[in-house]
Amino acid sequence: MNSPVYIQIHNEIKKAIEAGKWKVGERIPAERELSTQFSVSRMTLRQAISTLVDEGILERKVGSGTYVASQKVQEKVSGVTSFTELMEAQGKKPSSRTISYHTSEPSLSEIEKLQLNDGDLVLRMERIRFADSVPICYETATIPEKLVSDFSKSEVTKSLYKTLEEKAGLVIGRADQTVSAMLASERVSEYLDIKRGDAILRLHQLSYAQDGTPFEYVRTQYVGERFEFYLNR
Amino acid sequence: MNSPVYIQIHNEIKKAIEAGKWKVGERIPAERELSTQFSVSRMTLRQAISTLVDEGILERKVGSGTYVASQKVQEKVSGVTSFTELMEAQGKKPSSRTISYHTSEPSLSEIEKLQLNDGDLVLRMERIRFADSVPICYETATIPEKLVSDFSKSEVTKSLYKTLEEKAGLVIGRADQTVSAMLASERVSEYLDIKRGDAILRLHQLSYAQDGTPFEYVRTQYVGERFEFYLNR
DNA sequence: CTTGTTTTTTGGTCTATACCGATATATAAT
DNA sequence: ATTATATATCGGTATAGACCAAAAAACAAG
Repeated sequence: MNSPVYIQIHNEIKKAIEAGKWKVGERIPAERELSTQFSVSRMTLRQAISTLVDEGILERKVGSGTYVASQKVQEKVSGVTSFTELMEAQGKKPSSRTISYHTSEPSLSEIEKLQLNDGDLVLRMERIRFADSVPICYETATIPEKLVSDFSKSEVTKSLYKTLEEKAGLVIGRADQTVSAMLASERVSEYLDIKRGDAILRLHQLSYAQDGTPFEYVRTQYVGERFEFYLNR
Repeated sequence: MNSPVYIQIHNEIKKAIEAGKWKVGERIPAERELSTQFSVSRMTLRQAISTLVDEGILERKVGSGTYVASQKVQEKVSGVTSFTELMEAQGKKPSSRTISYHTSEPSLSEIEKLQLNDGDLVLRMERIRFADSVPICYETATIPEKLVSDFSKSEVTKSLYKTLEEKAGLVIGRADQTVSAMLASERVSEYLDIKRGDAILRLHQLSYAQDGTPFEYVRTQYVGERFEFYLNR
């Protein structure tokens, strides 16, 4: 039960937000102020904030402050591996919670996979998908920013594929997928309500447009106990 | 080039790995050592390592060190490929060790999957498959006994598909596959030279003949660290 | 009031140090 | 030789300070 301090602070701040201490879009106290309130160093406080930012509960703005992120609910229908279809086939109600949604610089692997040029930015989204309110997977999706710069957030989170097709004329082609097994990390295990070291089924998916341009890179971690892939060939 | 230092170090380490400075599975120098080599604090060095871990290029093990993540053997599921062909395509030497091979009464799930009649017997085989002498998976295959009663043991174990096609005129049709993640049991972990509780990628495959008759039920447990599926859609 | 400049606040990065628990290795005991 | 124990190594967490650049706020000039 001896969670690290930054996890404890993470939980306290999260509860405070859920209790309405700060409303959506509102600024929370500065890191230096919170660190004295919680009697920890700023770096430790930052670690707590970072996890909340990763979860999409908070958003940072340099020089301005840290804000309570706007809430979101969406369902993505991926024509390639449709979580929704899989869940409905089993009589489950699919839902999801977006944890983070922000533009940032791509990592090297993202540059490589998405064939980005120097200076290109990406939109990175993290979310948790549920079946009947039970967490099934933790998913990180990366899209080149230039592709979605004209779209609203809900257009991206709720039906990216439809939006891309209708507004950008992008026709979805093939997808490369790799499936592997791993053990749950501390962070992901808390998202998915499992134990650290539990079995995780990992899916990496790189989707291409019909012209061969990669446009979406998704990394998903499924709870081994709660999910299986069904493949036909 | 005004990138933060930890990004620069990230790039240097990544290039060094790609250049072969450390091989796959090898331990890279400790954080404290690298931090002095790069003349930065350990925290900064940790930030660089963290990004590489996030990208799946490195793996951390507390008390042990940081390792170059193993590049995994990939299976292409786009066609019905045998393990042998698969390994050869990747320049690995495939081999296998049969653990058991005998006829017996089917289990309930085997009766169901293979649509067996009362009194039907099955041939059950257990084996370990290797790539370059490294154990990759533990596999249990079940085949209706009547299908293979005319074949020799080597005909079944070495190239079942080929034998079935040539000698029984059975044309292979589709296959249903279920992929999931689990943890290694004590018994399987010894076969595969891993630890109990390590990640296992489990594949259940039910193969059908072109006329729709199921003829093979295979349950495979792949070592998560050494194997991944590659799906092309 | 509007516009341009300076100051302050804020998150982002970085240092140097410290202690903990998990792991590996060397050592001692049997 | 085998087994138990101590020691060293390693990543994980935490502290207290520091400087930077972006943004906001305060201020000055028109």
